[in-house]
Amino acid sequence: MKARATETQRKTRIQIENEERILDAALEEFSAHGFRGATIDRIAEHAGMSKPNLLYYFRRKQDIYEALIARLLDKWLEPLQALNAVGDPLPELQSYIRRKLEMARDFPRESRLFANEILQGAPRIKRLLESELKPLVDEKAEILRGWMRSGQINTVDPRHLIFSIWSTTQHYADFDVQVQVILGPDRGAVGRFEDAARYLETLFLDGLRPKDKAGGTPRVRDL
Amino acid sequence: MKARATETQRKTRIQIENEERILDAALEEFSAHGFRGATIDRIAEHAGMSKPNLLYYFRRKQDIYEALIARLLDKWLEPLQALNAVGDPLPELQSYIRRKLEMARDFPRESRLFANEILQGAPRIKRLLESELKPLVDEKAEILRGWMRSGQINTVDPRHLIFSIWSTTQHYADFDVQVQVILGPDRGAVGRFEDAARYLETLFLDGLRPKDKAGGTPRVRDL
DNA sequence: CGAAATATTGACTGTTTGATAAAACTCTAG
DNA sequence: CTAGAGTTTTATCAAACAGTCAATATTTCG
Repeated sequence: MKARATETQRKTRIQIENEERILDAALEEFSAHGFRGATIDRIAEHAGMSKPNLLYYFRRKQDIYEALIARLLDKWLEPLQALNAVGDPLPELQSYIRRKLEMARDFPRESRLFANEILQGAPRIKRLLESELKPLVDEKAEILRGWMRSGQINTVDPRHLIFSIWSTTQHYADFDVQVQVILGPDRGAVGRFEDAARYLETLFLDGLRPKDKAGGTPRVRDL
Repeated sequence: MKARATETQRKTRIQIENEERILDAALEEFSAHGFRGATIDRIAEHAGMSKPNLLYYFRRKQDIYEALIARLLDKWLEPLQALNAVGDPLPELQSYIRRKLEMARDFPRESRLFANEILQGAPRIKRLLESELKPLVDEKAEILRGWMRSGQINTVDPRHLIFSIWSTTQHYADFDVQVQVILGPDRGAVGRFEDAARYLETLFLDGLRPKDKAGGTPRVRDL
């Protein structure tokens, strides 16, 4: 019988192995070229099998893509899921930023996969964004609002706050080439991420305006 | 005689018009699908001319792409170019952020074009990044360092500071679909950008940690 | 006007791409 | 060890694709 993902049937050893290899190869290709730019041939080659063989496991290109997205979305939203109303706000936020940055460091392909998709208008996952992402963000935004009401963090639009955490952290995965060009080869990936973490901590906690230390530094004249 | 971009020859009226239409159509396609995902057929259709006719003006797909990049890069770097050592640091930075945000609002296709290219490893413009972007960033980072030394802004890695301005502002162009899903249709594009501007001002100036106002709000217990 | 320069088109080429069919091969459970 | 399920390959297809060419149409300008 044919291998069909829709029917709930236990999978063969070979099936499990091959789907794994295909999805990994697909991640490589889709994250590097986007849906339309990636080709089945290349994915098959990368997975070390013939194209018809690959299509035996996933009947259409889009099926591979969707399987990949489904498999990665939860993992991708995990850090936000973990944002906890119980903890102290600032450490909790710091922790969220650090996790997101670690994700960008450890799973750049996943980051680029989503970036490509959203960038190109999310035609294939828009519904998923509405049904999964939106409610999650709404829920966590409410937590942030609570912290703001009690004065534990500054009052801002919590959704824009979330956007800024996403964008600043994912930037290091999505625009890695550019980051490398500008920072140069010094230090290497690990050092770069330490620097980024240190910077983002300062930015999100204190911003750029110096706290009024008594004297010493020239002041901008007021009014 | 054939129309050749390499020879310095004055262009015909028709030539100017058509190249214009082609580049605009190309921006639409390349920004939405990336280099590999875009097709000449579609660009031609969008430009309202036949494919051979389009190829009469640009011999290869890559030529269109390169012409587009060349034409847009300066405009794209303009806000950073304008960052001035003479002005007061905080207003100067605020102004830079505002300009970048306006670019994201007014030229989202341009933003996505670059985002797509960088995201996919910048194979076609890496040299340009090294020769144009890198020196500019180095120069402006030096200005920022000066402001830090004199205590006018907090001391952070200036290059990461620039990254965070790029990422937070361009996010509104590059990930617009996602932003819309989360913010909902309320307010509309204009309102969203006002909200974003207000939020980013707070973030970059003051961060999230509340200034110690005397009393009133519950304090996180120290140590 | 009329000839040269410029612009446009339809028909075409070779290649890549997503996808299918059927035959051949391999594994595994009884 | 063998029958049938599961896997892989060879061969193939039609559509999409980048790019060419020669013929035709249009514009420009003396």
